[in-house]
Amino acid sequence: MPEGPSLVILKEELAPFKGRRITAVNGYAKIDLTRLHNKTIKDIKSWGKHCLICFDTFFIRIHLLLFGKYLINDSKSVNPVLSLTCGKGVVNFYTASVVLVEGRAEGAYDWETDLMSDLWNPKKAEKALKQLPDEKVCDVLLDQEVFSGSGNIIKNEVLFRIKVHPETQVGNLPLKKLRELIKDARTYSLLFYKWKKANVLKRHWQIYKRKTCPRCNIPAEIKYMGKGKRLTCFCSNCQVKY
DNA sequence: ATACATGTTGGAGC
DNA sequence: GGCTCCAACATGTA
Repeated sequence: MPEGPSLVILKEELAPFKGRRITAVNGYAKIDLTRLHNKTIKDIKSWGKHCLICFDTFFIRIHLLLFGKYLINDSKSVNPVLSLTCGKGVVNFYTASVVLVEGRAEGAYDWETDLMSDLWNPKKAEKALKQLPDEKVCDVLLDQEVFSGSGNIIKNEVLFRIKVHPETQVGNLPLKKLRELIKDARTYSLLFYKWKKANVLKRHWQIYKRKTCPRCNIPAEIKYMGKGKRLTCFCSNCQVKY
């Protein structure tokens, strides 16, 4: 569910709530729910993996974490962390992180680092990565300050697509390859969005959770790598360690 | 059916 | 202070 492209889809699905007044608020979120009552939703935004429900003087930041879910005009038996009703419409969030942030979302985020934003700035990513020569590529592809919205699927697929071993240090990548990494993080995020929307994302996974490398036909490697020891799927034959 | 998963945070311990 | 490790969050899936 929760990588950047999925958040853009969520934002689009919530667009009908823009301009509508909240008539009921529920949920176990540890925020002052009374702040939301009778307020008009001014905008729905996304940044990286954050969903932002914007009001005049504050916004609600929803992060779906590892297994967050949401239902629009539908519900299930477990308690929602946050439920917003606008007349006939309702959105229910389950097992998500919900934070109320004072101020406006525009000033709170840098959309140039958001892989899914029209403002995505690859030069900024290149500059940032040049400051991180000792980091592994499998870590920087999860760094939300560099590639906001990139997650474990995007990480694994991009490294496979550009044939780079996940434990390669950023500083060892030739400039051409570094730029290819940045370029493909964007390209694959847009493909992820398109495929997710068409419900065909999984069938396009080439290495993530695959048993064999589709290029070499040898068994794919599965290891827990990087700072967060996250699941890393790769081909030891065609992904080069620089 | 026990463990793991598209993720992040905060605290303990060193 | 900084780094690393770990638990917690709460649920669906294999």
